[in-house]
Amino acid sequence: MSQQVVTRIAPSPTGFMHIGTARTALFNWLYARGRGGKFLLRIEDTDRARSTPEATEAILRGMDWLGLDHDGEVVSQFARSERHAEVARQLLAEGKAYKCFATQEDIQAFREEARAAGKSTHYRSPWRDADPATHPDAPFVIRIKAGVFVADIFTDSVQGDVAVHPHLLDDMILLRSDGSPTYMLAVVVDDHDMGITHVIRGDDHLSNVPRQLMIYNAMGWEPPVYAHIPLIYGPDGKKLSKRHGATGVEEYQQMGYPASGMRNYLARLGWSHGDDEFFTDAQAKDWFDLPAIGKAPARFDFKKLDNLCGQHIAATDDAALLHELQAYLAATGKPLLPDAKIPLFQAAMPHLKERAKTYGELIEKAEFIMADRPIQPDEKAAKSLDTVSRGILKELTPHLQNASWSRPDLEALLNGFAEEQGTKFGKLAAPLRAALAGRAATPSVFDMMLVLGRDEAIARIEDAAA
RNA sequence: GCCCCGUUCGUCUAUCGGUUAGGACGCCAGGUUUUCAACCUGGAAAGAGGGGUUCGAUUCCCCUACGGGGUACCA
Repeated sequence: MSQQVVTRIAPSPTGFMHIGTARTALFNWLYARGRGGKFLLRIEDTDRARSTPEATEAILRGMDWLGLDHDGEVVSQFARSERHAEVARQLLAEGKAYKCFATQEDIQAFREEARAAGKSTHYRSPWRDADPATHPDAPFVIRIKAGVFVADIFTDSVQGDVAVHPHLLDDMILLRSDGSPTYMLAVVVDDHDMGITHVIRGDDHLSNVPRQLMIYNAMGWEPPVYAHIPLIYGPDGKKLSKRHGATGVEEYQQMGYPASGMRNYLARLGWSHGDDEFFTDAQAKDWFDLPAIGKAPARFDFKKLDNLCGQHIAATDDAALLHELQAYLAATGKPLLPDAKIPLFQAAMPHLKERAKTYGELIEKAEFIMADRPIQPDEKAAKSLDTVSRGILKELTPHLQNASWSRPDLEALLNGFAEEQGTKFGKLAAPLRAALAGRAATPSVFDMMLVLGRDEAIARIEDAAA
């Protein structure tokens, strides 16, 4: 019998939402959504010192932007600490765990001695088999009795069979002396209670599996299917960090990447489906599977992200794209497109979207639409032009000052000068652009004509030239 | 130190013992071009190193190197 798939993403709310977290969330989302399963969200906020509500908000915003919708309420791990303690007490009552009164100093001393003797530094508590009658009235932690987990191997859907050395498993702490649960206990109890069937997470957790299986076994619970995915690295092969550029999901949103392109790129990073590079969400959900995830860490490549995002923008329906663009402007606090400019934008959209990789580029490419008339030539840029170009610019300037200057007029002028100078129209466009722009964006002469419609404009140019 | 995991073009990857080792991004060259871009054609570019197993290894096994993770009253 096959039960319904239930996956989850369980981020710690410390700081921003990391792009790696986003990818892990995406994998879990794809797996569940492609199988009619559920995708849950749990905030691992047990570290009270580092957890902040702002960070939780950032995670929620990130998930929302990426379009990764989760089922049910957001679960707070901290809020469930009483349940975690309950499990620890149950294990204690069943003799599968015990109270340990060793102090930090005792443990420290034990470790140093063991290290000096070249033996395992895993603490072996003298309280494991102590008679409860000898228990002092002092703070204690609850440790699990290792040895419950005896298999020497476990299977991971990505990593394959992973070897385990049972003798390495120590009597790890379940409940701290202040009564709070440790991470190991909390994840297992939460995943079990939430009905998680597949744990897809970063491979930094791979060696935690045997420890967690100890708890599953001790409780007699069915463990989930594990899938440990390799982390994302920076271009230099080191763990992705600030110096590589953007590591936060919101930074990508700010940069204007479309969520669809991000999903495509992130999914393709470390996972493959034959030679398919560009795909839709529907295809990804349909194709995604655990065994097709690579075992080696993948490096983040902005060039490929750009390319994929460009393809997604080009493939987006005009009206939808305009909507996405406005949403981007709103989300990033930039001014929305004025109503008066929208018809122009719509007219130019089919051409604009063919070459923009981000929403920002969409705006840049449409500088001609956004610019208020009259357009002022850029003095500084003009100075760098050659004599011929400067002459052309001088002649053109009066026309540019005219708020009603038209594309055909400009074309006619350019063509005229081109003939006089014995050069080509194309050669004139570049200096003109430089002079007019003087900014990062390079308004295109052709883009200008897009407002009129390409055919219409060309027809007029031909008329003017004749 | 001990344990676990990983290693195909610069990058993401395909290959599931026999291929001219394929694709994509990027790069280079050429073409087209009434700007930039886009587009078209072509090109350079890979199995970490060493041992085995096998008629035959990128593929299976071992060792080394390199990278990552774990070894907490962090998550």
